[in-house]
Amino acid sequence: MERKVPEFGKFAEPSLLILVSLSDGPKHGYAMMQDIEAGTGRPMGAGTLYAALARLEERGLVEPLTPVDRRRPYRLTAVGASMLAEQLRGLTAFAQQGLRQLGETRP
Amino acid sequence: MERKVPEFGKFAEPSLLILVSLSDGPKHGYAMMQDIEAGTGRPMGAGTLYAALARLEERGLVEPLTPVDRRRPYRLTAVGASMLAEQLRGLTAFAQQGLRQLGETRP
DNA sequence: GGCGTATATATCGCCTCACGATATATCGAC
DNA sequence: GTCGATATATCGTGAGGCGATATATACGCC
Repeated sequence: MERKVPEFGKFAEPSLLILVSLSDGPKHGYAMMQDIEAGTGRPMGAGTLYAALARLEERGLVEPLTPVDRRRPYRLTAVGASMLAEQLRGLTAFAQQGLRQLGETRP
Repeated sequence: MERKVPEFGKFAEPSLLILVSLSDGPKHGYAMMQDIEAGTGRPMGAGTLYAALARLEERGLVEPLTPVDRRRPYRLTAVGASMLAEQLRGLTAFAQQGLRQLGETRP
């Protein structure tokens, strides 16, 4: 049995995972799930994904393309892409600062 | 009144911000608040901080030191430090991947 | 001496959102 | 025909983010 304790084991929020998955090119929901699970080792539940996707669309960071068969693909908007880039740059700087500080206090 | 849309404008969760703040050396709550606000430009409310701090202590990632005056300082545990390092490495790789993919699709 | 501000911790309540579970439908393979 | 993979949608529970508020002390500074 897996632990039910909300573990401190995820480095990013669902929305960010989705946006990065889409930075690869347009994808539909199921493909994002596979992509994210492959990238992080942790599966993202359908509920989490579609809810987050709806919020991102509502906020204008992603937009739907015309459905093909049952697939409903999404892509980043220009706003979403620049927002994402900004976040990722901030995130990188933040992580580097943390690693540097850890290294200094634990040589 | 501003519409209070929970904006997509934070790159990291409170727990991670706290741990990175502590990677600098031991601090008490109020100092972390200042540190985090200085580092991210966004203030972290007292409620957010002390609740997250309690959770981190409960999970053995931080531990309290002996209080001086009214100050209740905390420091990273060994577990917390290695956990943090791992998270930050994953985070960096993740962010780099995102930025690379963004660059490829938008040359 | 009194007043305002900074320091410092604690707690409450609302509401967003993470997440597993569940439902439904289609398609290909066997 | 049925089994597993594909694909989307929704619900319920509960964690936790966050602002607001309370309390207390210390420090200017007029």
